[in-house]
Amino acid sequence: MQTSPSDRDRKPFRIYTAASLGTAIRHYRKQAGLSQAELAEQAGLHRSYLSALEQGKETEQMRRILRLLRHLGVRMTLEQADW
Amino acid sequence: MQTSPSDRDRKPFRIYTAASLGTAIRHYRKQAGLSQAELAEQAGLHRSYLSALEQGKETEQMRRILRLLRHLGVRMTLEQADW
DNA sequence: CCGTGATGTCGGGATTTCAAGACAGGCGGG
DNA sequence: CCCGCCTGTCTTGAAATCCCGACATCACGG
Repeated sequence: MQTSPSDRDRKPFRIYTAASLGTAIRHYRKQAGLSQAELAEQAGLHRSYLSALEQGKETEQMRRILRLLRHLGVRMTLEQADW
Repeated sequence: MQTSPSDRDRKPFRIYTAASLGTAIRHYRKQAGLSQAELAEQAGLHRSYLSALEQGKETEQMRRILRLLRHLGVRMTLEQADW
């Protein structure tokens, strides 16, 4: 079976750094056709924070958790929930 | 092909709350045969923090990011990296 | 050329978070 | 009955974080 066109949008993102998380978030936001302002308001956070997130801003906590998972040999992935 | 015994340890965890993250982390830590103290030291964080994490402690940032993903219809999963 | 929307970026300050270190309880073995 | 180990929990203080509200830039259309 070949990859169907709609499958392209379902490719999972592997998250191992803050940068990859930002890339994924931006991807999904655009796919949803939302601006940063819209999504930020819907999710109840400030637009400047979302902007920084998408650019891969690394916060301490994120670093800590990713480090933890790395030490445990665990992989984190994001993918579109299909329903 | 049937599920082999070793596959049981590879069942992915679906993360949608801080609680499920804690459960997953604890699972993987035990699987690695580490105590909280050992893992905390390896990963460079305090044991009391790891303890709280495993119990599902919700920090603001975690809440924010999980909320964001929920609004985007994105699912987060953790699974053992096989290599 | 002007207006509009989207995004990057900055500073200030209130809030949150985490490390540190201590204490207590549980559990199992010797 | 003691130990040693593991884990949960608390307090404190220092540090990181994020909201807020600007301002700047860029692209686009009218």
